[in-house]
Amino acid sequence: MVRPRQYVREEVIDKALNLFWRLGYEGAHLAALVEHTGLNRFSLYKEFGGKAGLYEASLDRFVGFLLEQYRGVLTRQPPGLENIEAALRSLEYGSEYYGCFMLNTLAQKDSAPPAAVERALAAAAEIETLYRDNLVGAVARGQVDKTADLQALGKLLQTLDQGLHMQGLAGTSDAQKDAAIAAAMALLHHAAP
Amino acid sequence: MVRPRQYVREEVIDKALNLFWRLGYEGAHLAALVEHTGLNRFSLYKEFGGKAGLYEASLDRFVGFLLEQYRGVLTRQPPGLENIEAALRSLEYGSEYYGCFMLNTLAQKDSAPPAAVERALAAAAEIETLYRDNLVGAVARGQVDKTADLQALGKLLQTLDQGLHMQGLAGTSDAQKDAAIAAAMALLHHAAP
DNA sequence: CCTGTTTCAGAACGATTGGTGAATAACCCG
DNA sequence: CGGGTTATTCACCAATCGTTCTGAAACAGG
Repeated sequence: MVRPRQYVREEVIDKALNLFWRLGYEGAHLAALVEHTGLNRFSLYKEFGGKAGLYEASLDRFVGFLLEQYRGVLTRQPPGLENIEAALRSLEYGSEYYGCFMLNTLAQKDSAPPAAVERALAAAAEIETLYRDNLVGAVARGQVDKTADLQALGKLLQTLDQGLHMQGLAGTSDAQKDAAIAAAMALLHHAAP
Repeated sequence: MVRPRQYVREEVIDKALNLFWRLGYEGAHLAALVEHTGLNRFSLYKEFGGKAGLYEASLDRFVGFLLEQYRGVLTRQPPGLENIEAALRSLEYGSEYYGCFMLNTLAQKDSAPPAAVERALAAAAEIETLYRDNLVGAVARGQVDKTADLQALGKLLQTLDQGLHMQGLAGTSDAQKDAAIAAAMALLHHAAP
């Protein structure tokens, strides 16, 4: 009884995400979004409410994948340094890298939709928790000294994590990032009791 | 014999830098730049050639201060871990923080002026070198093991450095960053031979 | 084959963008 | 106290922004 839509919501979000990722919120003009997603302007507004809504949907999708990936690695049993190292290594992508979309959103916190910024912050907080959980496990298994400040070490790991994303933006090769991660893990192992 | 200009070039750049810093390249509209700097549109074009030129001048000014600060800390004699820790701690700013303007530029590499992006990359490379020089000194003084991969450790320090800037964007308090830095330095000291 | 409902394609909207010109005002030197 | 030069003011430009509207197209049920 009605004309069927010619688009799949998730596919549209994927393509929009790709454009927002590369160009940022303001850089991704509506005309480019329309062309790149294949979705016409009218349907875009009906489906997402506007540019900001489409950005939020894109971030949600990215954050969903991101947290899924982090959880997949950082909830392996038993928790410990192995998981942490695996998580840091999983951050590496190809040569064409536009940074972590979540962090990019934070870097544009004055132009990106406020709702998106909030969700990015929430995701960052969860990732930090995941890292710390594995530190707790590392202590339990004797991989890290009992007297260590896990709050501080967790922040350190997240800082390293986020720094690796920036390294990607700066064009650092995966091999160099690998070496930096290896150095960090070596230090952590040396700190064992 | 001529009408004297009513503005001071450096002051204008400072104010433009402040706006670009908060709003990004595209977010800082020309009207806002004109209002915030006090410089009229026409003179802005005559002096800087346009919005892109003003952005490059802003970045140059920022990078100048930034490198001056890094050099000031990281070229103290003797080179070693003390300088490195001091440099990491010097990254902290107040609560209202918009990230490192150099890194923000990299995060907008597809919308910011290409010349600015290049200069940001060059500055990042120099900072990494400064860190590594102190690692060399640390090895010479026996603070770090001779067999350590200084290339990798240097990358690690820069990664930490850049991650701290992102932590600032994410609203992490100075105290938490302090703790993370302390944890990192403790690890480095434990790695001593 | 209509009819009702929804999507689609594209034009058009007012507002705002970065950039420019033409006229006015300010100054120093002679 | 003008004259010549430069900065400033202010209006304007074409282009583009995000958003909205209009009319045609595509289906399912009667």
